[in-house]
Amino acid sequence: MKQSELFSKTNKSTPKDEESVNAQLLIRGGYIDKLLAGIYSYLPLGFRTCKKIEEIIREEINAVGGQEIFMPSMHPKENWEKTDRWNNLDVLVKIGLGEEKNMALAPTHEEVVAPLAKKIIESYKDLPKAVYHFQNKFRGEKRAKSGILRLREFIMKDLYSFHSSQDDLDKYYDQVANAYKNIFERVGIGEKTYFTYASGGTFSKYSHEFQAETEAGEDTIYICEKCHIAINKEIIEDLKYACPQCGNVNLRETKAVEVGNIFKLGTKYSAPFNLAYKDRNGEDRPIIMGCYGIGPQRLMGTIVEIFHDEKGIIWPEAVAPFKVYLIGFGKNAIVAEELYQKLMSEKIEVLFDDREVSAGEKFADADLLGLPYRVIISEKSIAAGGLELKKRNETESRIISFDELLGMLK
RNA sequence: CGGGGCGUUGUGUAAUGGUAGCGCGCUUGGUUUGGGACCAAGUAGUCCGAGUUCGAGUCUCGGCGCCCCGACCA
Repeated sequence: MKQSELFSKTNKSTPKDEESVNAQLLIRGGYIDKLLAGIYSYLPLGFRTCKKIEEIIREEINAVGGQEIFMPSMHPKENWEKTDRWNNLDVLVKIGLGEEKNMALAPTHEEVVAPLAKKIIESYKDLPKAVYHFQNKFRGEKRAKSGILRLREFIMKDLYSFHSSQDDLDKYYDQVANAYKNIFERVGIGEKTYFTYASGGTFSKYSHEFQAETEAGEDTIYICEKCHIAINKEIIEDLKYACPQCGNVNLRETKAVEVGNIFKLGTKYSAPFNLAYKDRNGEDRPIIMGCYGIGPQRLMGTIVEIFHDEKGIIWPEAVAPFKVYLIGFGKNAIVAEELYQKLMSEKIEVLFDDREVSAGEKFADADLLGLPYRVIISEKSIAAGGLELKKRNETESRIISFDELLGMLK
């Protein structure tokens, strides 16, 4: 992609109506654009990063047997009345085709997936099953905040699993927890992300969430460094002040963002929809459910919060919108163009800064956008025998050949 | 939903109640090209609606929107 053709522009000044680092850098870099509080457009750079994150999630969920589907965002009122959430979920956004508000914009999808499963799952032979989708979720948050960390409209990957027994759910739950660990590892925040004990279990005592440590987080957690797990402050009274796994009382308090949650729903949503299966004796038994969510956009914002410096974003390679930021200096416009074409033909994701702007501006934007590899071709680099390479997370540059570069990127 | 701050070209800002100005961006021409370079000429704005006033960006009332703190957060 050529910078001059990108559907976005960088901005030198910080937007006055954003205080959070993720929003400031993502907006300045042209990754996102704010429409309303908590509602953003994703421009090519931001969209590509989201897609990278989604693909990693997709691979890991597929690996634990999740089947991808797609469910609607406009839901009938009746379904939400059945679960008693039409009047009790204050973030529910109600709409209607006419005067009457007889539909909901989905904040989550239990009310659709449960009746859907009822049409498909009839026998113990049909179990277990797990389906997931990526879909826009709408929540009328009273206070959207922290850039893209707390949104009103956002994409969520929601996985729903269906089981014949609590034991089967427990096993699958652990598998998904492991898949989540892989996901956070792969997007680059594994070290900073803690499996966390939290409140809200309807079937079990606790639910679990994955919390990524950053000052920008709105949750307070207590970390056990030995076990690399944490306890959410909200349940510290129940668990006392100790690691539930090793009993360690030497915990570290910190701020964190909830980047994922896994939840044993039990029969909370199968019951209102009479979601049941026939066991071997032909008797009806309730289906046991689990649900598991990750918001790719919140994850993207969290990554920016964790990986940035005063000049801009520092993307982990796996989620960067492009791998290489290519700059040509001096009278090397044609040579740079050739290099760009060569990299493209090698299927390297490269953003070529072909704009007729000063060197300083190109450097500043390279730092702001935060692509992992900055490659410069210039008289200086050619005289030194090749290309100048600087990684975004390093301070020193070095001269390498085209083949060496290719070796690093492939 | 309570409290606080705020709303001026695309963006960042300035303007005792008295001609809305500046930087960046953008357009045109020219000079430049290793850390946001320079010259010249252009471009575009007071959130919406009432009111006070000879006169409102500025004062009053109402609405809408944004940020922050708190409450809330399946």
